[in-house]
Amino acid sequence: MSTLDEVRPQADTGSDLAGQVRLTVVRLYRRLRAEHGPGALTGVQSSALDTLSRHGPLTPRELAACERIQPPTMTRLIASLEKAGLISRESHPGDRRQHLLRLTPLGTKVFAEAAYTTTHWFDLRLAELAPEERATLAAAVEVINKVAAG
Amino acid sequence: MSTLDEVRPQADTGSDLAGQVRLTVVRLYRRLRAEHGPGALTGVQSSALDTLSRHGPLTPRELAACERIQPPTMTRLIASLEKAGLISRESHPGDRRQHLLRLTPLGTKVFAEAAYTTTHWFDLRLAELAPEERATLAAAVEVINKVAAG
DNA sequence: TATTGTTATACTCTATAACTATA
DNA sequence: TATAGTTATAGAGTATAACAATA
Repeated sequence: MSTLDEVRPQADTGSDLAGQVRLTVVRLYRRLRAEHGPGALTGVQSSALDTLSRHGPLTPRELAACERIQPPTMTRLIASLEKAGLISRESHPGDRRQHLLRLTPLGTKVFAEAAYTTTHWFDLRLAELAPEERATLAAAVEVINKVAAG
Repeated sequence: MSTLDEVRPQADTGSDLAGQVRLTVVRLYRRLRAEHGPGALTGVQSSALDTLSRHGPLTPRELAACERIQPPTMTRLIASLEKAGLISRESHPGDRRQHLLRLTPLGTKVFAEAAYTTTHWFDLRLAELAPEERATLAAAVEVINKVAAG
């Protein structure tokens, strides 16, 4: 193809792999967004519900820290989830500045239904893969989660 | 073919895997954006340059189709790359409505430099991984690219 | 009339800075 | 003062609809 041979010296440090993974993530993210059905949870909403589901009730600031977004961004995300009836706010015992966010029964139910937390197109595609390919993806998810946790 | 046996039983329904992959992609995308250094190419810009690099000169419409974005979105992306001097437009032979987009020498050079096409944080993290873990990511990239091509 | 590319407009997700209520 | 959360504002990145130039 082109003059990419010049980059080779750094290939074994992970540079080339990092670029490839980034391209793949950018493109898949775009695709998942485009294929996102009306009424389904967005990826960002699913992520917040997943975190609440794993950690139990959190304050907005704690949830923002878990999700690695800033408090003002969390304010808006909370508003969308609250409006949809998926989470509720309780007053914080002992500090009236804070709230506790909690999944509602509806939020728990919706979150548990794959149709709302995945994208139909993607689900179908993954179902067509060979078992070894799905295992590769499952293993990669663990590796990336480890990387992103640091 | 790495570490298949380490994968825990429940990667097998497909639905759950799709949800897990989506969460991972959403979170990593967000992180890559947040860690994106000033002066570096954004993921979206890198993706367009990568496609031009692989396919050679394309019209805006063709590039938009490759990138799976709409023409108006491509117009804006082209403007940013042209302003940065990374691509140029030529008149299309035989159809004055169209243009041909091509990497400039600067675009080729910048694109080939890992510092501009990856994110330092991510590059460092991947370099810390075990070789088998990097192999898992490389294999997953291929699987996802196959999925996204369909 | 059909197609290419652009402009106008709007929505989502993100950020920083400034404000408010409470501690 | 200091902290939790919100509001104001802005900037990517995306879309659809309507337009101008060309075929």
